[in-house]
Amino acid sequence: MDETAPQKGTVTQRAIERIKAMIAEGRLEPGQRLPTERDLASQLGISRSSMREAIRALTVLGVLEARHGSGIYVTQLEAGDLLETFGVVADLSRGPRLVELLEVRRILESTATALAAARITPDQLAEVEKHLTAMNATDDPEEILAHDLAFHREIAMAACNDTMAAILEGLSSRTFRARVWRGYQEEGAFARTRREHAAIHRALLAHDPEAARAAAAAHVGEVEQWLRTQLGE
Amino acid sequence: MDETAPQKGTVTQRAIERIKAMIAEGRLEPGQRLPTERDLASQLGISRSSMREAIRALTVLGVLEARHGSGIYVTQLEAGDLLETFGVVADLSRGPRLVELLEVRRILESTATALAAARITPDQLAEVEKHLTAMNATDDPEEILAHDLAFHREIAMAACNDTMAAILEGLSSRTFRARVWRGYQEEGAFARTRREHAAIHRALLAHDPEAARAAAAAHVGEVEQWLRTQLGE
DNA sequence: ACCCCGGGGGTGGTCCGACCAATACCGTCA
DNA sequence: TGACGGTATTGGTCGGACCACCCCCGGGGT
Repeated sequence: MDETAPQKGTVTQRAIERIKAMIAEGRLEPGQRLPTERDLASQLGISRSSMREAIRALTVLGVLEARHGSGIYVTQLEAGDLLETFGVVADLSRGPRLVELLEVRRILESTATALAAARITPDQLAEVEKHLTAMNATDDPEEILAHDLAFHREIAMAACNDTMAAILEGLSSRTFRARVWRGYQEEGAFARTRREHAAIHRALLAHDPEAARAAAAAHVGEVEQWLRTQLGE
Repeated sequence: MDETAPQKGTVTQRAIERIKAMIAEGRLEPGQRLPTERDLASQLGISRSSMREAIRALTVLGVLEARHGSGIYVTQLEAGDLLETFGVVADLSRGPRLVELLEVRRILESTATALAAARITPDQLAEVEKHLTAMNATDDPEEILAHDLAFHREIAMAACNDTMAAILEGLSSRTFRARVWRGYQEEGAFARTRREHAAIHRALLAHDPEAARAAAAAHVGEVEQWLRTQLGE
């Protein structure tokens, strides 16, 4: 018979691959609107239900975006869109994997901070300082955490590598930090954290990449070591 | 009325969050079987169609695994499962983002190779050598690529950080390497690649982390620089 | 007593058709 | 000309039906 249907895996899986291929080949550009669910389904010869599952899958991956009443669009395919799912890893990891994640973060964060020291602009530096002072001016753990996240986010952005910044964002996802930070800060690590943040800021101000790298690595490494001992018990 | 339904976003999105939360809270363990689609749907008060979309989404994220005729199971939630989607980023990226990805890979790969130099066992070293010699013994680009991937994969595994290895795996996804490598190797870079691989191997053999770091960074950096100039034109 | 195998119930995979809700478009009217 | 409103379009949800596949259990043979 005709061999038009390779029949590998589920029809939904095939639809996902087809759409992904269309984007990879450039037949679908970022921001472009796709045909309607009904049209897409008939084009690929599958039911609307299966097509919807494929679209939903690509939506959670940050590849597509569905607007109710309007249509389905390809996202801008920027690092932030595609790496949003990275946070899921951090949220669902526990035990030894948390240490591994912190190890990855230490490696990337230290390099990003070093790059930032060389590249950061006065405006960006001012933004970093804003969060630094705000972080030291309050006792509310929630607020401290928020400014802590923003502090590192600004630095990552100053490194001029959106992909790295997006990965670091995922590695610092709110639930992840909240889970690890809670225990860490309960042991009176506030003072140490402030000192480490000050060291990072000093290195940025001096545009000293090596000092920045060391300060950032030590900062993340402290948490990493604390977590290691926690898991050892 | 009763406020049991926050009504934020689509019902499918809510179902995804519910299941994710169940896993994060430990109410669902890795490997455990979930209720049937029909039961889950009725438990959350939604239709089976919507529940299926939620399950499909979590399946592509590597969180759940559906076995036809058997049931739905939580994966082992290992780094490899959850970071499989990382390959999508590499597959759909182009232009400047490819350089960013290579930059991230250079940072992680150099550190992983350094760690491997300190930790690699004789057995693992033998495996690395196997792919090194196989890579130099053939002229088939496909085979070279396969052994090249395996060469770096073995090294990443020797670094004893599954998370880092999984990320590097995604950054070296077959389609990504095929796209970049093709042009790179067409310019007669085989000899240079062989020399660089030999340098990495020497450093591993000598258990010299700093030499390994430098060799790996240079290896990836070469491709990175080549790609930079390509994009500059 | 043990093994093989065949059938039936349960489960995911696919499809269909209907209706709801948000949006976009366009013609009408002031 | 511009604001308004209605209508067609489109994604979101639902319910049911049927198929394909897997697992388990029980019967029959050795």
